[in-house]
Amino acid sequence: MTYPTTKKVKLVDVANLAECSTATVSRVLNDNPRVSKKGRERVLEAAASLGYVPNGAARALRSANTKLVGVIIPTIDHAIYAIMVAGLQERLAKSGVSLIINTSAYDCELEYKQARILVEHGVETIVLVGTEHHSRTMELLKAKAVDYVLTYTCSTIGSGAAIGFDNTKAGAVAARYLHSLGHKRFGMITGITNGNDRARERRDGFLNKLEELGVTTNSVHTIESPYEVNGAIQAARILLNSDPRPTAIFCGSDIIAAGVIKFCNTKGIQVPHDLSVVGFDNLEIASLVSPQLTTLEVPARQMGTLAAEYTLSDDIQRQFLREQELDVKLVVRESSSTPRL
Amino acid sequence: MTYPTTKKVKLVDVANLAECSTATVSRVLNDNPRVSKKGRERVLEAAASLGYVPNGAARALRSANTKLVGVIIPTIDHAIYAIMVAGLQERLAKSGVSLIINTSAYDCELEYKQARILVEHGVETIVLVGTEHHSRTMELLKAKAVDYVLTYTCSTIGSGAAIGFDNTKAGAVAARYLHSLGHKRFGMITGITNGNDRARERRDGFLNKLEELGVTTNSVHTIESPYEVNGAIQAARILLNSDPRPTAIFCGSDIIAAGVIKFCNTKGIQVPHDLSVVGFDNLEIASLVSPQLTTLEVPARQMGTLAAEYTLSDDIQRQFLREQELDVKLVVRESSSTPRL
DNA sequence: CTGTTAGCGCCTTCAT
DNA sequence: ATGAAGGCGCTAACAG
Repeated sequence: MTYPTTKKVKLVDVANLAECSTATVSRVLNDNPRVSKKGRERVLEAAASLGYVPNGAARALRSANTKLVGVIIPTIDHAIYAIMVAGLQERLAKSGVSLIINTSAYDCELEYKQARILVEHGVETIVLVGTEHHSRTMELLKAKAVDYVLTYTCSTIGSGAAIGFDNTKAGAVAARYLHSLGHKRFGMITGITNGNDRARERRDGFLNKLEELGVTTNSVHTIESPYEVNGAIQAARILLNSDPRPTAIFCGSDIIAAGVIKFCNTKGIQVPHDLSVVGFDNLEIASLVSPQLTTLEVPARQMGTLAAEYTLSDDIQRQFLREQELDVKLVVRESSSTPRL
Repeated sequence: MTYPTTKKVKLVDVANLAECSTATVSRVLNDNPRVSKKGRERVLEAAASLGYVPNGAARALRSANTKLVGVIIPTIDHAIYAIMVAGLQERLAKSGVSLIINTSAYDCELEYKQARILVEHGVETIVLVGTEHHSRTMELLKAKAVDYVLTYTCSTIGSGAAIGFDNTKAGAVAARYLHSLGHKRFGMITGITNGNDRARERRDGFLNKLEELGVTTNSVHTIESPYEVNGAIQAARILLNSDPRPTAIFCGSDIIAAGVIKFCNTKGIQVPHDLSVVGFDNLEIASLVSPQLTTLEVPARQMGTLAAEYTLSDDIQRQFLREQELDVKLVVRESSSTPRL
């Protein structure tokens, strides 16, 4: 196969070379079975010899089959989202569907703009993170009849799909675990909860479960920090200088937990002897820091894969894939233990 | 602004409501200045009240202005690529351009297929990683007149742009540094070099510089490992069981270096006292592991941003942006020192 | 400054 | 199993 220097090769050129109509070429290229074997071969050969590449815009304009899916995540920089996108992209690519990726920086307003752009490009489905979105975003998707999938959450909002896990339950798991270890004084460093339903739910799940277990939660020092190490270190400093000092800290992300560990290491605070630390996500760093992090494993890649499968399926199948609650597993490593007496 | 339940709003609907022609609407929406202020306002108002969203496919078909850029990276899972993509995407989004992301899994054949798909979607430019690509990929881009940018490298191949750094030089920097510390016995764990020119150049730059400094490089034990912790741990085991054992190891990535550190920590090998370790990339983990990693900082985000600016610029500007060699900086932390006597 | 009009390349009925 | 032909929604000449 060689590419001719002639500027543009189009369907009709292939048809001419294969001595058939454009309709036949189109059928062959779209795997329509109503074409004779010989015709099919001639078309394929002609297309290859001309180096024909279909024009996606023309197809999209004509048939609403854009082979395009969109995703909007808060940021690509955070591995937890990158991994989901990786799962999504890989599964989609296997079926010849491409992924347009946009970021919202945790800003609902910006998310709306990105959603609009995705709609402009004619994406067939949009993958979103979390349950909370601008009402305009939802109205837009409804008006333009673009289906969507919510990830990292399992609560749907009427239409659309939700493929993820229960953040509230996950927070409760952390609470139950640390309480069962015998801790009495707890602290928590959440992500920024403004506009982030997942962070809020993790916190509330943690606090409510503690309450249920008999802990007075207004004594539980809770601090917000962006998902980055330096912020976490500052939060750790505040938390560990408070009196009485907590013996266990639950972090809304492994990044934050890694920051806490780093702070403790520099200050000579022994983890887990002096302080138990539980993270969230089970990122690669969880087993790279010392001591290794006890954390809650989020099925990030799986959410991406399943979201892809949802977008790939037809309307009937979608009914059965609309709500999928995945497990969040507690992974116990070295950063947690019974409290020092 | 409310979205009507009527199925599809198009340009002509906006024109009707604004009582003008479709041409005027098109001009307003494309910021063509040859429209009266009053007309512009009426159009904008009409568009908003109808909840009009342009059809990208139609525009693309008609004008070759697709507002789409494509990127093909080996994998999204590796932070070094995720960060570049983040820089690329963020800069592009500011100019209303969307990004289609595809992965090649370090496979040139797959990369070609992904490139074809990007061309189908009508991307204006393609961002690639490294210098080495399948000849078919390059022919395709040439035949379809799609410009491209090579990243993580600064050697162009005739046409296209190259925005990155010199991997050979970077390898040499590591060699010079470790040699200057007084090390005599070196080891290296590279990434998989097959189909990865960057990994190869780093290795060759390291070895050649050592040779230049008087080290017999066939005594330098070199092992390949995928960019993941477990592979690195195995490689570390082999390297550190060899006799004579190296006193310094240069790793092709921080992920690998982190694996080496982890192995040493479990085996009681003191870093840097017993072994100096130098990484590559300066990822977040570099300062999270203990001891913190000495490493070479790769300008990943900057490459993304600059690649975006290249794709955003016109043909004339592009001439000046075609070749940009960025600096790779040695970041000395705790994992390297003079060898034990 | 504004309107009219001719396609962009393809898919998809509708015939045959 | 195949062909003919209309038109998807928009933009860029061109004309006024």
